[in-house]
Amino acid sequence: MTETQTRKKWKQDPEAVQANILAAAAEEFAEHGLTGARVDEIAARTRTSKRMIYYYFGDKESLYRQVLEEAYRKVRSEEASLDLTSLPPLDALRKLVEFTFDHHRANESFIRLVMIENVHKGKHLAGSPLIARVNASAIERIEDICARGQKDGSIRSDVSPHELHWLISAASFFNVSNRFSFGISFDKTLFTHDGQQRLRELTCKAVIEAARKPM
Amino acid sequence: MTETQTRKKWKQDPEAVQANILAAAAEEFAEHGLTGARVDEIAARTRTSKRMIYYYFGDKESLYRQVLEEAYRKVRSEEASLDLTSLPPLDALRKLVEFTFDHHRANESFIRLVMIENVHKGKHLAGSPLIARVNASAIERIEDICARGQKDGSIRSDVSPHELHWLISAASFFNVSNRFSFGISFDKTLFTHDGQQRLRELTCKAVIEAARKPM
DNA sequence: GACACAATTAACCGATTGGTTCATTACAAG
DNA sequence: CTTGTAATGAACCAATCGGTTAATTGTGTC
Repeated sequence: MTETQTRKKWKQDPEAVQANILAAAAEEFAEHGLTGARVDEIAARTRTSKRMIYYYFGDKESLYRQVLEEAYRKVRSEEASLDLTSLPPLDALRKLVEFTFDHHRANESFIRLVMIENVHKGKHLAGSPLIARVNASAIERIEDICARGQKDGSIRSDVSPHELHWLISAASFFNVSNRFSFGISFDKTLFTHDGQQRLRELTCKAVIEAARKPM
Repeated sequence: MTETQTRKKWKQDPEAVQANILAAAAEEFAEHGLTGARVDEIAARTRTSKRMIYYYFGDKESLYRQVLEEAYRKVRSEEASLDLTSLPPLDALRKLVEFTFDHHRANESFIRLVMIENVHKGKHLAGSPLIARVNASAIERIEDICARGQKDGSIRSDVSPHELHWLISAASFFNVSNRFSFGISFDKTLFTHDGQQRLRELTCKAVIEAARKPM
């Protein structure tokens, strides 16, 4: 009899309870921020009680920390499914930009958690050993593209993978994070389906042109 | 005797008190967000009392609204001092990008207020008639560059001023807003003096290449 | 100087909220 | 069946916090 099967027979299932709390907390924190989130509300979203939150997570801030880590872990592991090694460098780069742009749009609550954490100046991310590790793969992916492109002459030799990643992230992140203020202040049509297609294409071209070696 | 001189002699000076409250509130809201900000703390930063805050501004949320409006008003009016009309279109565009990049870096607390407002999904910006008006000049500036560039053939005819503005804003905003999480997750050196110079130049090139008409 | 009203102060309050106490139940081991 | 321990529920609490009450002072007007 496997561990899992054993667990299934238990009425008590601590791991499921913790996962349930984490999911409920992620929703509440993403929606209202660290200070705006209410522990009672998190408890209400849960199949268990407020007491259990403190039993397993200690206090609100520790819970928030774990929610953040879990969000990063989940998002980066989704990204890892993208395989670009078989494509020519510039095609791989385009595919990476398109993927990143779409992926950010599809994960608004992750974006919101990162926004919130930046309002807190990264205080809760700072001490986490998990974060650097989990983000490393994103850099490796673009480093690989750059290395291959510099080898075959399609990408400029002075381009930096970190800078390129910064540009891709900036466009993809801002597109989601600031769409409210930007839409209100300037142009709502940029956030319709058509507008988003155009911004996606604009981002692709801007990134590719920044990387491409002129002939 | 001028109005101002008259006021100087008064012991009571309602306008100064309101401005003082607004300034204190801006600091506190930018630092801690809408829910994180404490009215008592705003009062403490003030030369007056908590009662006065409610006397002049009604409640916390109305105060926040006015702080936001005031921040937009101030930042956009600073930007208005930039005159680009005498430069060739692509030179004007470069100068605009450089200015925007630097200006965002120099106004972190405005960036923070906008981040916070986006966490709140733009709810407090939405109803404000001032916002659209005050932001119009930013678009007009880049529309002028595009129009001139399309006329003299230096800028592509299918480029959209709104999209270009989006790209400039994305890079310049993200550079400040996400520097904590990005620095921790990826590369702190991008946020040193040298790193920022490189990102500024990268942004310039990316924007200009997106706009330039190929020869 | 009396009056009307705007500006200001100090003390207060009820609701919310993060966190706790304590008693009870579920479970594996001997 | 007993016993030690992990998991859980219900009620509770002290502190915080947005907002208020009520009484006081300053200022221009007649």
